[in-house]
Amino acid sequence: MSQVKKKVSQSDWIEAALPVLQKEGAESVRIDDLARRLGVSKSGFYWHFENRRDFLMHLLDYWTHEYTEVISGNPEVQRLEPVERLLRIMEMVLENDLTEYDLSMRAWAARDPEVARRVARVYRVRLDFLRQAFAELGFEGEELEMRTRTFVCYLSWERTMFPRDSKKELRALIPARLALLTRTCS
Amino acid sequence: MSQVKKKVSQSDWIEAALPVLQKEGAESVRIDDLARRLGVSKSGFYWHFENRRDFLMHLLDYWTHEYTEVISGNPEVQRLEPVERLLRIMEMVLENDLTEYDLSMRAWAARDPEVARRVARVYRVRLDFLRQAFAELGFEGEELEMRTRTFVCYLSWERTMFPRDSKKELRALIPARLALLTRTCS
DNA sequence: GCCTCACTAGACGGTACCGTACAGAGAGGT
DNA sequence: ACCTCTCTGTACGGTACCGTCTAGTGAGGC
Repeated sequence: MSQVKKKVSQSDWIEAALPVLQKEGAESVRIDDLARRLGVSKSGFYWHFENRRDFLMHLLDYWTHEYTEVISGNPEVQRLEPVERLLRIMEMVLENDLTEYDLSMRAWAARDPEVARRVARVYRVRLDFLRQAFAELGFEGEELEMRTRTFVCYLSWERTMFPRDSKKELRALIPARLALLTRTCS
Repeated sequence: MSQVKKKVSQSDWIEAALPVLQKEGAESVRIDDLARRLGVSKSGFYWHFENRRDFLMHLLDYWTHEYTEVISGNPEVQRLEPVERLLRIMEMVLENDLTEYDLSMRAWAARDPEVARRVARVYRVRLDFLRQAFAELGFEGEELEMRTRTFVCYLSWERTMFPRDSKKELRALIPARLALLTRTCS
């Protein structure tokens, strides 16, 4: 019996909620349920968090930080030449499952205005970061916008749309995709 | 006072639920709530439908039929040359908001295996239909797969990812996108 | 040994929602 | 006039959750 410790910290609650958030979305996160999993009563929850909404906002903060700034705030990535940078981004997103919460976040945003604002901010950062690379390649106007958006749609949703594919299969499509989206031949 | 009629049909319940399903997802569809909107009690609901789940499956059927077969089962579209066909599809999806339920459906599928199976079937039909067009253009192997997937990701998610853009703005990007995805220049 | 700090168990009230029971009511056929 | 078929309101039981309250308890500082 390892019931020596029974203290459950703030981050324990958050870690317990993450898989639920990812698989079933924010409104499936139940306090009683988390308490059951952690093997404690839920009274401690309200010591760490004001209420359920406050807790969910912590989860949103966690996602914002861990799943976007990893790329957009990464100086090593920023230093690369644009084509190399886009390649590196595709690889990082795939290898680190950087889109695994995107569906839940989008769906959550659709029914909560505050979440919508914050999620929109995250995507704006991502989009600006990608647009910058395409701009450096010399694209502008509608061509720039079209390429950036096509890229971000693929990047955000391919893994969600083809969940049965292995990473290996998805990785195989990267070179051709990079070539298609970055080349100019009018 | 237009309380002459008070009979509420099966399709009345479904129509009342559609906007909720679209904006807030399947689990936000509440029977009591629909009854309030329709101005009746919920007892009639259980005359038309076995239970809530049965009702939601009817909504799923409705979506499957109205939002996919419109294109994939349309002989007029099938008859077009591949490039024209892809153009027509992009226009139809945009003009008729054919992706407005996609986010809710995907999110719903993520927490319900039966829904997942049925949604996957829908997307397989869509994907096969699009792959056919790219195959007719002469693409094959990974190039074929990459182009088809890039196209379907854009087609399914651009409207969701850029909800503030007008249709006019989105329409402006279509020609360049078609050119990029269909042209061969190695 | 005592105190505080960081939690914990357990019980409870309130609400939202699902689903059922039952007694109709009104329209259309006969 | 009567019957059936289709739908109605009202009432109620059950469950899942949220959030609150109260009385602790164990670890570490002093």
